[in-house]
Amino acid sequence: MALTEERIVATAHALLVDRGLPDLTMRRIAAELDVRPGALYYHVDSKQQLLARIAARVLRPLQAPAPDEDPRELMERFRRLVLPLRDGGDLMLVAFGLDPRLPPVPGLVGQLTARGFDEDDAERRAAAAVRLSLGAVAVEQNAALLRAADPQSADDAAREAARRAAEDRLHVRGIDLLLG
Amino acid sequence: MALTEERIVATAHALLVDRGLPDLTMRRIAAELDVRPGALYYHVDSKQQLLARIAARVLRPLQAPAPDEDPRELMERFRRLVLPLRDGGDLMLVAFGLDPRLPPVPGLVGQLTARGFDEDDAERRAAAAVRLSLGAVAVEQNAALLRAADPQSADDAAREAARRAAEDRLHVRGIDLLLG
DNA sequence: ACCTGAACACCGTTCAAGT
DNA sequence: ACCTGAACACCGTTCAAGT
Repeated sequence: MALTEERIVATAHALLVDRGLPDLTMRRIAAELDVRPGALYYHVDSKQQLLARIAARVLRPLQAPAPDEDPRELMERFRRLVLPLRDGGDLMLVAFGLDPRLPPVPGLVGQLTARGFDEDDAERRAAAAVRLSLGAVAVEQNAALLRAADPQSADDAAREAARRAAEDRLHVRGIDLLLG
Repeated sequence: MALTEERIVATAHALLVDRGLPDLTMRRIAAELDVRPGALYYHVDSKQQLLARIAARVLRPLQAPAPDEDPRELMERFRRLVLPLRDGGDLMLVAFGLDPRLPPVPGLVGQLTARGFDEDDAERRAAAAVRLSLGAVAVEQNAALLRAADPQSADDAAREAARRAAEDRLHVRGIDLLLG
């Protein structure tokens, strides 16, 4: 099968989902596609650009939000989309650095102005909400990765569940204050 | 001079300040200290651990906040401490993953309970505020790095200043909603 | 105790040469 | 036009051997 940018992005996305960002190397992606590493550079400019493409792919489900969806639920969906990607937070930080108006930002601003916030404040609140979610996800994922690397953290399921629940409440509360 | 952990951390910190995180390699740190790379591992366990030590060092000025300082000003100081370190946001995300009660969190919770928030809410607001600042700084820094790498971004100082000002307002507004 | 020398198992990226 | 082969200039980490 011919190599295309679409195939490269799809393969990289799959690799991210089940191996994580540290294992997402150009060489590994090439191996998965049965080509030599150099071949990738005929279709993508750089690894950075490839990461941005993957991020956009991850956020595709948020591109057309239900027009009457509560903004707070939209942010929760955003968080739940990124959280399972072991290092999705870091990936999204790169992506939002490249393009600050990725989903769910435009939809969010629309919802907030519809709810009576003036344009400037709606944009600031939306941007702050996305940054809170990104920060929260990145902290949570980094903590999880470090615990996974550390042997003495016995897989204490109860402690783990409590931590996750605390992180949930913190996010809900923060989003509530920003968008409520 | 004998190699010590303190000397390694100080040298790495200086290197971070004027070369940035991508250039902060164990080999470069070793070269700066005139030793072979392997020597570092006699004093530090891993690069991860070294990064955490540097983060703690960066946040030292926030360890004992003025007891009557406005929490919003404390967060602004936090942001201004991390922002000039080209990739300080990424570094802090790692550090807070390791230890969620790094400064300014404990001071912040104290200020908020003193202002009448109940303990649980104060903790959630403080954690959310730190995550917002971390997310905001990381997005801003990633954007700056990508513009620096990209040639066609002429050094348009006016545009740059406007972006920075917008990022400032967004942060102030978000922190105000979370801690106000 | 502290460090060197040297290796192991990797990276992203480039580019002449092949088809 | 598209890909290979091979290199360039790097990484973090380990560990026997030296002092």
